[in-house]
Amino acid sequence: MSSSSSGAVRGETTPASSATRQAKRNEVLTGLVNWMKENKRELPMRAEDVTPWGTLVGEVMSQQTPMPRVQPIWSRWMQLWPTPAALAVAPASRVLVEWGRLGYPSRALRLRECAIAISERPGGQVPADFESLCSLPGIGPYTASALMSFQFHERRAVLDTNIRRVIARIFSGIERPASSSPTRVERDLADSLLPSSGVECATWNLALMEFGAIACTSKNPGCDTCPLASECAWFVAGRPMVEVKRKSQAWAGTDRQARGRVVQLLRDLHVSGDSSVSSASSDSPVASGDSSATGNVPSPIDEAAPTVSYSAALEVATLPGSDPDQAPRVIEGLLADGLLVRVGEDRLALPR
DNA sequence: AAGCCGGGGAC
DNA sequence: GTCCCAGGCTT
Repeated sequence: MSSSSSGAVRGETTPASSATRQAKRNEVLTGLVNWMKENKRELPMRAEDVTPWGTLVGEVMSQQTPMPRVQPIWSRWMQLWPTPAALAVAPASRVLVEWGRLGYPSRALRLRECAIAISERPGGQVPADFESLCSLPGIGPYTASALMSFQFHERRAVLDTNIRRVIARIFSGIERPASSSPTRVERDLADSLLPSSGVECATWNLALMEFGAIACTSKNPGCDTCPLASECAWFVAGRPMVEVKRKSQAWAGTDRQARGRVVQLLRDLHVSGDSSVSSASSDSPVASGDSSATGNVPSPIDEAAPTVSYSAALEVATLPGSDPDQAPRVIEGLLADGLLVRVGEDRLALPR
């Protein structure tokens, strides 16, 4: 029943309009594929031989993070932890260090939990069904659908921020979706636009996503040179803009910034104790790494994991002009989230 | 449904 | 300065 037939039952989707929409879809798909030949980015993440695990890691890293920043970190991770089993036995501290400055470090911990969960499955492979994927830590509807389409070639719509915007413009005639998460109406429309085969759907999804990321961008879409302008309902309608009351997402002085500073401090301590640097003594008076002698130890994360005093963490978490409660609140939040652990009486470290 | 969670680059 | 980004989790 999934294949094109019905839909006439529900008033709006008559066979005629459905056929018209499919025809337009075909025009758009042709245009996008043509556009891709010239404009598609060559990303290691998209290579033919990338495993489901590699795609999973890349998609999680890409959540709220531009691809150019993801690529080098992803490549490094694939060298270090090419399988779920490899990541599953890695120390959380090491995972956080290798996450670097990608942002939202909780994603790194969830990815590790995800690797553990996959390793505990029979066979230890990345599950190839949508529901099982959604049950994994850090894997939501978007990431699960991306895996099902790009890796397993299931006939499934992928609704990320780029695809939602491109569909909204071309097929709905609006500048951008109104809601922050996909609505039922959006999913139904996206489903109705899917090509007939799973492989074609993967091409369709990737083309929409890439087009939205490069050409049909949120702020300055290149309508002047857009090969789909004549097909775009939004362009034809004169590009009506929607009023979006954006909640100012301030950065300076926020808990986020304070959290980031604390985690960065711990990351830096791990890195400086990594190999050559030994970090003398002058630059970080708060460190008590106890890196002993062991000059060339290849595994810096042993019993001597770097720690900081609670007061030093408080100091780093104290931002100019912030209220006095912020720093302790931030530290407690990091502990609650598992990004920090208590060590001994009055010291903090990255989780083991 | 709304709030929270990093960080950097484009503008 | 603001806005954006291959979202997900918690309440």
